[in-house]
Amino acid sequence: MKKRTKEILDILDQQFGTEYKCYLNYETPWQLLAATMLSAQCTDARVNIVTKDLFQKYTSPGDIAAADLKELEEDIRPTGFYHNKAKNLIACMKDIHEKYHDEVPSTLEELTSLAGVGRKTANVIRGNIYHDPSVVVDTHVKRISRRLGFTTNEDPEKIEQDLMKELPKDHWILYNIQIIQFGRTICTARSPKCGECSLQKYCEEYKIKGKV
DNA sequence: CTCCCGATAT
DNA sequence: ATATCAGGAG
Repeated sequence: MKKRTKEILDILDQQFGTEYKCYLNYETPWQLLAATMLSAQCTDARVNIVTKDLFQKYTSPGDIAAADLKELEEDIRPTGFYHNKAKNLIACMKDIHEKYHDEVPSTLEELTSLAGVGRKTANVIRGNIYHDPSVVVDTHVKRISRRLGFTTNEDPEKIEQDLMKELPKDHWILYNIQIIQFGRTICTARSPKCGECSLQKYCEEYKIKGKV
């Protein structure tokens, strides 16, 4: 690992801690899967509001699989993209229930074969549930990894590979968790708080623009 | 590349 | 008014 990279990771560890704390609320693996599916282009805070009621109403994958489409759409409407998300949730949970007997699969291939589950969601499950080292590239990781100069790519899969080369395996999951927190509070997309940023000297965008 | 889409911050 | 939010599929 480069010295510069270690310095950045040390600062992240110190500022955001080293606890594997997921910011989507869930009790069981299938609930994390559902919550992550709902989190596309939506704040995790809003997902948590929706899932609080959702997981009381539907208490198993089979419950979601058997749900009425229109009713489920209304249940998840505030998260946006609700037609697609409801349809995918039903199809996905039907597979979890019937094909996998209520167990969430653990391989990238099995996970991404589920409706509405792409690479990002699959890696969240692998990392948080099965503790398999995996790099999750979401909107925060993409933006901040580019600002930190860990990648110059736009494509999430290429960014994933760049990060796997850049970061030690035991920090892959932690990096994602820390960057989300960092991205929500300081290194935001629109008007980042560069004045309070502990990583300012490492920021490629700050170097160019003086302020992002 | 385009579409899906409500809620909030700027 | 518009950009953005733990993306994925056709």
